[in-house]
Amino acid sequence: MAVGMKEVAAHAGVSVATVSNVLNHPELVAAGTRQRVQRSIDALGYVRNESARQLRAGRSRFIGLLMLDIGNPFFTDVALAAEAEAEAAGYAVVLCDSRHDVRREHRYLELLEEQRVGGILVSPVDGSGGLLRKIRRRGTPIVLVDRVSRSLGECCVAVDDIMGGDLAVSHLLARGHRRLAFVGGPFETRQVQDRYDGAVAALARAGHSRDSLTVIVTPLLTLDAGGRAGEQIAALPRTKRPTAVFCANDLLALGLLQEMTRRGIRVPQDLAIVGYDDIGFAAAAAVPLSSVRQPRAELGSMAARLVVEEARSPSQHRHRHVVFKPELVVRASSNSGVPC
Amino acid sequence: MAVGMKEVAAHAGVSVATVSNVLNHPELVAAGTRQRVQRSIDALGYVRNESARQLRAGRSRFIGLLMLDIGNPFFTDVALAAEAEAEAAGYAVVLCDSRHDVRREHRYLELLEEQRVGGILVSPVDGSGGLLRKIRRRGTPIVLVDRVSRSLGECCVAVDDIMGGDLAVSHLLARGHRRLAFVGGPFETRQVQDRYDGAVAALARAGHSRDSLTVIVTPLLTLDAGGRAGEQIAALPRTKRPTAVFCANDLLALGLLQEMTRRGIRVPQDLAIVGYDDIGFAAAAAVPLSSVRQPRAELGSMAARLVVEEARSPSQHRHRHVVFKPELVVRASSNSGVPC
DNA sequence: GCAGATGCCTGAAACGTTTCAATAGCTGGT
DNA sequence: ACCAGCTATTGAAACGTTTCAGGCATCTGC
Repeated sequence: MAVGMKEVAAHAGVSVATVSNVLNHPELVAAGTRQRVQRSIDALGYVRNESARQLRAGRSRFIGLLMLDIGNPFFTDVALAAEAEAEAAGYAVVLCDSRHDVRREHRYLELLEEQRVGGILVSPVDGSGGLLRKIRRRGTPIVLVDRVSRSLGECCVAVDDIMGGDLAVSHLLARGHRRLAFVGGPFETRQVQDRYDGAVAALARAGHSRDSLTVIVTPLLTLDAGGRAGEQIAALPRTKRPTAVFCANDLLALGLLQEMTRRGIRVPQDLAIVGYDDIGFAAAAAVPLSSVRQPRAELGSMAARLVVEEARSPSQHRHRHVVFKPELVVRASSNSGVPC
Repeated sequence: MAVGMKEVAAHAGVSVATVSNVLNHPELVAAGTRQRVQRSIDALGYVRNESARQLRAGRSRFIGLLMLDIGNPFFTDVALAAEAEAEAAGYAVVLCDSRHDVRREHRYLELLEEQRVGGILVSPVDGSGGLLRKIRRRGTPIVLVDRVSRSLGECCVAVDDIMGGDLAVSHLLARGHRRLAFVGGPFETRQVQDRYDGAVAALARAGHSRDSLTVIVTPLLTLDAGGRAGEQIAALPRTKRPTAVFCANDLLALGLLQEMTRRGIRVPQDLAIVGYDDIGFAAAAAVPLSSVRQPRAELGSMAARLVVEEARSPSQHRHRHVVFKPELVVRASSNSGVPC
């Protein structure tokens, strides 16, 4: 049933070494022999056994890509860009979804290490440093995605989320808003905390007290959670209600936007909204959503480039910390002044 | 550097066979020995080499999942459900994106076969039957996703898209609409063609001529393409303009919805819209989108279940064709009668 | 005291490659 | 004749597991 090089070699009347050479170093084989072997390969339907190659080589031609939530278009886009970059370098990508769960993350990390992948790109769940360090030390290159590492023990690729939060809130303040809200959570997630910190920094710099920022904590960064946050905001008495909301990501913002529309609260006239990530759906919303754009594609491809570089020449590789700057994209959802 | 079983065995003073048994059949090893070996494993930081295991076993513990477009939430959801199901069966998933490109699809199929994956779940690009059949015959189980196979040579899991198209248009007709449009493309994509056929069938059954359906062909099934289709519709003279549109998927519908909103054409009063897939963003749109729901999660998990079943016992496996029924979800975007 | 059973452990083969040193057959220069 | 330097090919070892047929003690029942 299973045809291996042995069968091909017998069929073509050569040794297995020659078959191997035809596949990997054709220039070493005489043209006639090469053709004969090739014909045997086709005739028998021979397919390489990559497990055996990997065993010999010591490493697989896979890159592990372990993301927090592939359902979120932000991560999907990062993954697609990383995949394109890795493919160009001859690597395939194993895509894993930790779903913000440390246990799932650990299982996948073990799986990837056992597979002897060439490297791992990971947007880590908080507090999973230990295992990552171990894997690193045992020789598998690791690049942190969307998270800066304290030490210089590994590469990381991230976006300055503090700056992003600052941009969003500065914009709202400039538009004259004084009663603001921050919607996001859980705060254990580093991205959420940073975006909040940036918001507070902007407030402080403009000389406003922290009281002017209502914080609405969500359990997740999803459409649903955004809708529920909307209910809370709508429930506030008119005079207490914020005139502008900064959401920790676009899913929240879109959920919030819908809830407001449903209740007849006009965006941006009654409530301005700024999201984060600038996913494709943000621009395509009925009221196009202002958002802090992260360079998703650059994030993914840079991460892949770094891990491939380290996988190829571990010795001469210097770790790098790449931090991209976010960029505010103003659209209709925040493009108005304060309601009278 | 690399610690294998040999090193562990030496360190613990046992044979490699015993180390292997500790890992795979601990009940065969005396408690004392077991602990000693375990300690050596921890001390040396031994990590299994899955390539070697696979070589021995002949198959990997991976399932290949090759989708048309992971950027589309429909496929993301299918993939996530498949992954959950596969994981429960002890398989990990390699996620690949063919991007509707036959060449990419072929490269990935070869890659997966060379890896000796346990099975492949594929939503095929049209006209790629040959390679799939070859792979099947060489012994890798294949399940077609979102596509029915003519023969009974393999399992497939799909949704009745003709019925889906029928549901959508019947609903619009029942609401009194007489000038309809179908937005979608390319028609080479089987899903698009089927949904269109369903639409036409509904029209015919209700005794309306095919002329009452304007067809707007899009190059892709994306948000952008939906927006451009919207421009075309808006450009039609009022008396020719359809009062209701059925889009071949939700991305088109959402793009269209935005373009209409931007132009002040009210949905559903001036134009009713029905999408297809019922992705999460459909319900969360500013005007919640009516849509034909496909059981995405069931699709994914059923596909995974079938492939795992065949991988586990190829001999006693009977191929199955599972076709789910779609379901119309009526929301605000089509919940009104004809404009006067 | 002995046959058989039981429990624990091991040596060696096998999985399908790649690679390296070795070989064999040339050509052409001396 | 012989050597040097090619080109084309090959045998065998190695990669790290799993598995299977024993082997050697120690026990059980007689």
